[in-house]
Amino acid sequence: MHRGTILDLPKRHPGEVQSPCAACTVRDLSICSALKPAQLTSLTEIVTDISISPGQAVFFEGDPAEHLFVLRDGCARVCKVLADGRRMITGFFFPSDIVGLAEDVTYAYSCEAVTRISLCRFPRKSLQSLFVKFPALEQRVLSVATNELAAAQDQMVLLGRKTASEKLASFLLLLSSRAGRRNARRDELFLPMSRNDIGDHLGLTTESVSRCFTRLRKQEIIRLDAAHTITILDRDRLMALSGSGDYCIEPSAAVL
Amino acid sequence: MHRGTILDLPKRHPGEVQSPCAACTVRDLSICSALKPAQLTSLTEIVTDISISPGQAVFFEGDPAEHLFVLRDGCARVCKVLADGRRMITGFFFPSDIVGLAEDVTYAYSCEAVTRISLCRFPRKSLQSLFVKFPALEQRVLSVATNELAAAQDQMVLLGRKTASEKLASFLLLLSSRAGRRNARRDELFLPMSRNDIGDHLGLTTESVSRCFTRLRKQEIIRLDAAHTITILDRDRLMALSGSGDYCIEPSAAVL
DNA sequence: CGTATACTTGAATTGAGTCAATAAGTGTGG
DNA sequence: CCACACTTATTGACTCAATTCAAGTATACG
Repeated sequence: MHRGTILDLPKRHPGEVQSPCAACTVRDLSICSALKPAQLTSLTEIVTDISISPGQAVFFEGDPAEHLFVLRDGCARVCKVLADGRRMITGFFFPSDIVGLAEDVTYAYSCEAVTRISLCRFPRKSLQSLFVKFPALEQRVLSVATNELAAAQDQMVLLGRKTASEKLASFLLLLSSRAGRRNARRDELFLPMSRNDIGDHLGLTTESVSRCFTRLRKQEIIRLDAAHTITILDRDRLMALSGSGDYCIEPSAAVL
Repeated sequence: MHRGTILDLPKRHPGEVQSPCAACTVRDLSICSALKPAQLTSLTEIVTDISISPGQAVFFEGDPAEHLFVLRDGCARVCKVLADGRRMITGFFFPSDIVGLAEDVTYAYSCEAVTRISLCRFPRKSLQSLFVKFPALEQRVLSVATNELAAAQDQMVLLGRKTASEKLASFLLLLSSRAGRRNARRDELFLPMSRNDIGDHLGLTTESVSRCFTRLRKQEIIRLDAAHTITILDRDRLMALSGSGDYCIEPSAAVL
């Protein structure tokens, strides 16, 4: 696996008044939304455009954690690997997601492109300076971190307490909801990652993932249009299968 | 399970110049460390002392998320429960740890006392105001959130890719390191939580946890002094068993 | 000091993993 | 455009680690 190359893709025009961020497709969804249009130039000054092809790494576990990234296009995976090669994908990232949050001096995980991706790269030090100028920006980052934490806890429930079928059902529903939040098509899902990736994310083997897909297909809950495109035919039954109602009203809570 | 009662334990002396926080045992470890001694009164003004007895809840999943807590003494667990009762403990908390980070209007998990605990309760809104006055405080909270995120990712690796024995070994080592960071005794560990709690944290059953303890004991890697007190006899072998070296240097990374 | 709870241990079961073979894509170059 | 090689996905047969079920034992507590 090779490190991705840096391309200064959309050339900036020095005299330009409007920041290119103003036209960004994820402008309203990511941390950038914390800044007013007039303030965006502060971001433009410290950003570098990056483009990385499928399979290549944005950074490796152990690399100095010097940057924060905003994914603009494509899909990325974040992985941790044990000494003997067992791999865990702690999350998939889609446009507007932030990658690289770390308190340590090094990244505790690697980040790799699933599809071709383009990202905005911000030096952490420069961002830190902007936090002083624009407290709203830091608040936004804190909010993102907190949301990630909540998602991580859901994933722990999934990994520790759900069956293989429930895991896959939950995963599909999560992707569907995330797709809906971005743009469209909650029911026709594009799954850019391999079965192996899905397995490494759900704590399963490739074979188990495949078998669960087949089971869902035979139950006519989903349709496999292609290996990487599925249609959710019966969302209600998929939700019932997901073991969720993740948060449930505890009976004892109602008594009080 | 009942909600804990609020006790105004260590009575404040109104005329007192020094904040009681100055004498706090976790003063240097928690978010409070972001403030200078002279600034501590700002915290004192918004804090409430809480004490909760074993088994009682600090708050429930679904409760309005109005407070942030700093655990001063004892041990607490954070749980999520599925509709059919399956439970996952996403984390155990010890003195100086922060509980209640949430972006949502409600808590996404409940928090319960394992032992008798005492905590500082801060209204989130009031804290938010302090963030404006003391940016270092917000930075500290962001730093805590980021650390929690890293810990959550480690836990995902554990849940998704480690065997029962590796899970228990990792858990014991983590507790040991956390105990060391606080005060003392890295090798004589006090485990306040039940085997069932440990199981619900590691994605195992009570029986499996018990069997793994027995196995470690028979291998003379640990000694079971009492059900809740163990001694680590051979840290090296415990580490080898933990499957860790959690981050490993990827061979491919070295090539570059 | 007795009773409820928590912990340990053993035997039987099973859900997911492993191993192995086939099928379906994907891409490359002739 | 097709043939070949290669990767990825599916399916089946078998295995095994962890669960479930079932005692039994220790521990804590009123």
